[in-house]
Amino acid sequence: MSSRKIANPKTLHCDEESHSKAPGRRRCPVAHQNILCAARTLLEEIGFADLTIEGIAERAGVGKTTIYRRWPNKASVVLDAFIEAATKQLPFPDTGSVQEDLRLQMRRMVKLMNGTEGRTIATLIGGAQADAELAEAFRSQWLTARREEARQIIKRGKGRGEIRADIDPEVLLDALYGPLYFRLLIGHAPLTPGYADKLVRLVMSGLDS
Amino acid sequence: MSSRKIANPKTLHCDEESHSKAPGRRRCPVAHQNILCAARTLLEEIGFADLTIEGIAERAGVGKTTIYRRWPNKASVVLDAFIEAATKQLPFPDTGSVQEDLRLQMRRMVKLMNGTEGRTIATLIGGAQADAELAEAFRSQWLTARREEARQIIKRGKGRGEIRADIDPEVLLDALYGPLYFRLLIGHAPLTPGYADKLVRLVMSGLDS
DNA sequence: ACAATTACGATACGCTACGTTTCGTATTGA
DNA sequence: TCAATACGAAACGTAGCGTATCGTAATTGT
Repeated sequence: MSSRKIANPKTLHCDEESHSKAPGRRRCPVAHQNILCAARTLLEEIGFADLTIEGIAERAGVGKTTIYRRWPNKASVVLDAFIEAATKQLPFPDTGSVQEDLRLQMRRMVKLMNGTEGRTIATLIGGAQADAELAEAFRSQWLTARREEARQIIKRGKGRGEIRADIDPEVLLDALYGPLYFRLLIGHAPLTPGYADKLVRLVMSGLDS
Repeated sequence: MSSRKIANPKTLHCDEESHSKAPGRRRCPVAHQNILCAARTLLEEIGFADLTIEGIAERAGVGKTTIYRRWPNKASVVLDAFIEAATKQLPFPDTGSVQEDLRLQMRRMVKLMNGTEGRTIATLIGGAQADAELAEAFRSQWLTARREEARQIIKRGKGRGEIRADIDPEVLLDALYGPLYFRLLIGHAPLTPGYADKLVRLVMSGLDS
């Protein structure tokens, strides 16, 4: 019975049950990487919708049983592949100005969203609308980490008096990043660096004093 | 050959090819309503993910061929059902204050999003990530109409000097409504009326003078 | 060395829903 | 009356899902 429990903080969705003391053949780490790599490649080539477990297995040169042994479904594989690739691309700056810190970080986010990762983010959020487990995994692995860093920026700004102390950081973060995800998901208008700039200026224009 | 052209402004996705001069049996309008009604009901009961065309057909008491004759896919049926049900629920107020107008309208949107329509909106946007045609239909039928009204509110506010003339209305609308969709789709925090209030206050606190 | 245990790839399986096609029947305009 | 069109019912081929089985390979403990 392969429990689908969410326990391991490293890869929440990948069943990682290799206790080193147990006998028997170990899971092949090369296969692991091949699967994630194949998932990333296929994601760029054909998109999430047309992506199949069987396709990933073929590209990775493994049996699809091997994939099902480790991940419960397609979305979890893709999420693992995405997290591994994208997490490092968003370092948080510390220029001494909240507005500048946020502006720079949002520009990086815009750039990420306009790349291949953008479509992946969008399809993951899309898939999460029909998969509560994926939604939770996306939040805990992608969103909250990012938000925690941004919260620090805001805290620094409050310490410097750049932001009034009574501003709710959660609402502020939503006002800043929500519109980015909004355009990414709806596509009613382009996601440009200038958009990020305007957004920061607009939202933060009345938060001091 | 049943063309999937998007032409009719009333129901973009429903093939409406009954020319009154043509001979032959006409499409049954009762079936049309039954299908949309069944889609709405099932959507509330089991959600978009588990919704099937066959299920809608059974509930509506029609053959599934009848549905395929009129709509190209599941998402289009659901979109039609949703638009018909939700459009009337969002009248725009005119209190004489931009901020108050927007606050009231956003509260209505929050209420809508917290109801069954909220899950429908979310799943439609989710489905749109894998279906460009649905995305375009959602934008043109749902979003742009709503935004056009909101644009009028902002325009009135500018005329009264409540909002600086150089504010980009598109960015402002994104900053206000983007966060609502953000929480709806990600679910990282609750969508409350108070959230709408805070959002309006935060975003609009520096837009006058 | 050897047994027990586990992962591997390959293959076959049952299942579900898709979207299409066919068919006999009902309705409509000319 | 006749041609054209929509109807519900049924059957179809396709695709991918997730599972199970099988013989083989790797690993640990004895």
